[in-house]
Amino acid sequence: MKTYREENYLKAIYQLANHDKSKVVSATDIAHWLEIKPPTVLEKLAILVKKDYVTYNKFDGAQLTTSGKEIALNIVRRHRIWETYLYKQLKFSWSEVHEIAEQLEHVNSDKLIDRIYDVIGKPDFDPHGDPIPNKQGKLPKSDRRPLSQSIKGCKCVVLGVSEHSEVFLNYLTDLNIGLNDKLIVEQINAYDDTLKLSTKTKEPILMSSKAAQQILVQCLKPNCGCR
Amino acid sequence: MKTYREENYLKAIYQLANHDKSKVVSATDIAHWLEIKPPTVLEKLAILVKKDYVTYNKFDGAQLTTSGKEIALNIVRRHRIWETYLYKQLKFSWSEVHEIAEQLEHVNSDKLIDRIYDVIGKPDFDPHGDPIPNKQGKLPKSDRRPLSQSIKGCKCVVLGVSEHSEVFLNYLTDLNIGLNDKLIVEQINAYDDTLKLSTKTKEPILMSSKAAQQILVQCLKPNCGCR
DNA sequence: TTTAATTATTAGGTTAACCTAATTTTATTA
DNA sequence: TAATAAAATTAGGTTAACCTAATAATTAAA
Repeated sequence: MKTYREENYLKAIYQLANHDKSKVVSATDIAHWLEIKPPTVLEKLAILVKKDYVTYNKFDGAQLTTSGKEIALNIVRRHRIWETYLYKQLKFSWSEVHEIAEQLEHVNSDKLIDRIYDVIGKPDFDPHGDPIPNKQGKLPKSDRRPLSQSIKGCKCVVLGVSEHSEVFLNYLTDLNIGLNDKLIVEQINAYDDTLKLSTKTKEPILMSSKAAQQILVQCLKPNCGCR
Repeated sequence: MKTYREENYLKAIYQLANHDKSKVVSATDIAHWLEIKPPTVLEKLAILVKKDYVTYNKFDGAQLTTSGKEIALNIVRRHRIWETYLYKQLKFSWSEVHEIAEQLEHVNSDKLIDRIYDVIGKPDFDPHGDPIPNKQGKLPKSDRRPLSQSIKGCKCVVLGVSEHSEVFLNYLTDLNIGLNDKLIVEQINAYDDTLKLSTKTKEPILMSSKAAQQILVQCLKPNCGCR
């Protein structure tokens, strides 16, 4: 029996672990993420450990087991399918879809998800470039990496973003950078890694390293030398 | 704050009250309906009374207040819109639709319901002939009434059913009676009210009064004399 | 390396939603 | 109408999910 609460814990652990792979996922991190207090999380973690969905100790933090990861990826799958559906079929704006998908992802009907997935054309990625896990929980392969890893001269295409905040997305809109746009890295400032990019706009644009870390791109030439 | 549990209580009271208008809705009736025990219902009714969604006493049972009815009708609206959507757009069979709609009806987004309602073409009735309340909770007008109220010679059209059980729907399928079919009441047995009906099939068919009570029809001639 | 600050954990409490068993009230029937 | 059956209610208990406050453990700083 997996309740929507358990689904949310497993999803949170998955997301936190993927957000920063070097950092352990502490009970406190989960508590912040879910906007509840650490003791509540500890209590629930004990249950999830007993159910063999996670392992936990204070040094390695919470880690998903195989079956825990399976559930988490299934929720991520549902979430991204619903987001895509809301955006593409029902014409919701990208900023509206997340909150509704948070609810829809817990509707328990595999057949419903299958039908919705059919309707949107069985894509491998959602409209923001995030991969949609398949039914077995496998993520589609892609060579997406942060724009910040580019070397000078790199030609690449924007496949997604790893930050979804309103302010960041508006910033990209202002710069006139969108999904599938091509970028050329003209220069990299040696002091602070600011990038000078040529894009479809006339003028080259300057972008901070901080922003470039959140933009996911793929090189247009194989073995182009980027990290 | 209305949780899905409160929504389900209010919907249950609405449905029980409408199922048999002469009968009061007792706490025990609600308990049966929701598959929980009477003391649990009593406890929750006290809360719903305090919130002014219901009135309750053992003689009149539970009755929805104006604001309680508003919530209940909104859930009924969502439920019927989702059922129609699943059936018409996503090609689910009628027997599959109910269970999924029970979950979807609690997704809290008016905009989502609006969009879905647009997609199905803003109908007044769902595919089984049940009326879809509007946003203000008003039910579309119709002259639907049980077939059992027909007088001899009545010509009418099938608009829906008030029982949705598998066995009853299969029975209708066997008789070859479907939505929008025309019926003529040829004879009414004076002893047990069995109906002899002519339909699109060659042979006239016999139908028990019990079954006729569950079929909703509308007379094809105004003031035809039926009750 | 001791102290101070931070972080993790335990202890103990609350509320909502459920339950069973006991009691009271109402309805039925002999 | 008194006895019995049925239904409604109350009493009291459990579990899950939350909390705050206290304590223990770890990390950082003096």
